[in-house]
Order: sequence, then structure tokens, then C-alpha cells
Amino acid sequence: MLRLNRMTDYAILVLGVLHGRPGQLLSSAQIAQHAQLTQATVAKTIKALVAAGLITTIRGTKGGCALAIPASKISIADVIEAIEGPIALTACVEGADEPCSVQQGCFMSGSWNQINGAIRSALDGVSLSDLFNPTNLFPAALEMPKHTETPS
Amino acid sequence: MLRLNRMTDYAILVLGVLHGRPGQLLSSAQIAQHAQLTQATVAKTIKALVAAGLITTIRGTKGGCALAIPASKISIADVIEAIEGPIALTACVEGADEPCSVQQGCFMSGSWNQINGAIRSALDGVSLSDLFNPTNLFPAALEMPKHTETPS
DNA sequence: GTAAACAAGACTAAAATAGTCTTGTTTATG
DNA sequence: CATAAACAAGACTATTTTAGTCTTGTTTAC
Repeated sequence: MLRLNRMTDYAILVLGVLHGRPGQLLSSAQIAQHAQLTQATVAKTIKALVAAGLITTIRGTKGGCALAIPASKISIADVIEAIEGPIALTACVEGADEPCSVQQGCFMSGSWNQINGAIRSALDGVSLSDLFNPTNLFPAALEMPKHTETPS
Repeated sequence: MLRLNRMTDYAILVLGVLHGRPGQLLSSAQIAQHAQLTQATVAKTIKALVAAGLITTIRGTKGGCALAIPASKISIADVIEAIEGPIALTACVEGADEPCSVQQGCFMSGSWNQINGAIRSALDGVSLSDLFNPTNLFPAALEMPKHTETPS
């Protein structure tokens, strides 16, 4: 599968809502409504996106969220890393907290980094604005991503 | 993270053991010993690899496993698909069993296919023999993948 | 001061994954 | 032809990860 997890999918939805309403401050409840998610889930998503610096928030009444940087500057890789952490297919490539337990058996000593790099650049090459306006790059309108949560 | 799951990691180990002993029929117990996994886990892994046509088995006493095709013809993508199924970041791209539940909210109509294609070709471009002999392609020996199961 | 909004994290529930176990089939060998 | 070694298949359990909720606190406009 090598599947994006749901939270990442939600994050893209949330960013898409913000992208579609430039200059507006939207509360998490408003975003939830537009994205058809619960407010709590949106709040959780926002938390990660703020931590990653992709969106900014203003607290208090009349507060809300907006994109911190233009959607054209946010890549899919940025979103994935904001939610799921570093992009790395294998555990050890990304910092090696514990050494490989298969000492003698471990015959491949590398090249995962190159693979990771290739994937990373594939994900880096597509910005959110590309994603939200696919016709800019790709003429055909294709399938839709599936979202799971049914808001209450 | 976008992490390979453990079984895929084990599958690569198992294929590596077979690759390292060309022409030999190895029993699952022998493979388990070399890969430092339990026999049961190796058997489960083998099941998927046989189903995918990557290895062949011979039953009965003196039976065992061998690569069905040369390691140079097996890509990382083949292994991932054997264990985890089709490579697709989003659910709907790969056959769309159920339609997107976010009708109005779904602003991106495509380009996931292109992203998937890019990742797929990155994974397709590296064969197991590249992986096991990284010096052929990449001079530097880098980190090692981490394996989790501790054999009993 | 109050209400609306974000902030943070603990907690619970659900789903996916990993690992084990059992039962059955095949086949070489004595 | 009985036995043992091996694969085959799938059910089952346990673990881990992920998703979702809840509670409590802080900020700020009015």
C-alpha cells in the first residue's frame, strides 16, 4: 500500500480549505464544516500544521487560521513531514536510534538513502497549488481521494 | 514516516538470503536462521513471495525455496507490492471501491496519479541486486536498515 | 467578565499489523 | 509403506499504531 495516513489526508483538506479562501481567517469550526470533518479532528490537524510552520493562528475571539506561506511554496512532502515526521522508508535511515539487530544477516549496506531521496523529490516536486489546480499541470481531471471520517 | 512495514523488511531479508546462496534450495528454517527471524515468520513471508511469483518452492523432504527470477529482475516495487499490495498513496487512486465522501469539499481532482507514478518509478528503478550490492551503483556504504523481530 | 477562539495533552477506541498455532498435503528415504 | 521433513493455508491472538474524543487551560475582543 505505502499509504498516506488519514491525518495527512485531513491536513491536505484543511490546507485546501484555507487555500480556497485566501486572506480570510477561518476558525477550526468553520474549517471543519467546509472539510466535512469534526472540529476536534481539525483542531488536532491544525496543531501539527502550526508546529510545522505551514499555517499561522490568531488566538482569542475573532481568531482563526490562515496559510503561513503561499500554497505554491508548500509541497506534498512538507505536509507529510508535518503530520507523519521525516519521510523514510526504512527505520534506520532517518537517524538510527537503535542499531540494526541483524548484524551478520544484514547484507545490504545502503542505497535506501537514494531510494528515499527519489521519493522525497517526487513529493517535493508537487506543491499544494498544483494539487488544488491540477489543470495547471495536468489537463485531465482524474479520480478523487477518499476521505473516511463522517462528521457528527 | 511513509514507512515500509516490517513484513516487507523481512521479505527483503529473505530474498537477500536466497540471493546470497544461488542455486541452493533453502528450507524456511534455514532461511530463518540466516535472517535471524523465526521460522513461522519466514513461512508467512514466503507465502506472499510465492503468491507474487518472486520465489519458487519445492515441497516434501529435501524441499525448499529459491528465487524464481534473478535478483536483478526483481525491483523494490515488486517486493512491496508482493507484501503490501498496490503502491498508492491515496485510497481512491487504486480502484476506488467507494467514492469520495467529501463531495463539495473535494477540490483536488487529480495529480495523485502522477505522484504515485513518480514514486512507483523510483521504487521500480532499484533491483534487489542493486540493493544487495550497493557498491555497484553507489560507492559509499551507508547506514543499515533496522529489523525488529528477535528470534526465539 | 464573558464568550469565542486556539493550545496542549491525556485518554479511549478502533484498526492495522505482527506473530503464533494448528491442521493438512507433499515427497524422499529407509 | 511408514515416517519425517518440508511446504500450504488459514485461523487466531497479541501488539502496535492510528484515529478520535475529552478536559483543562490560555488568549483576546467586546
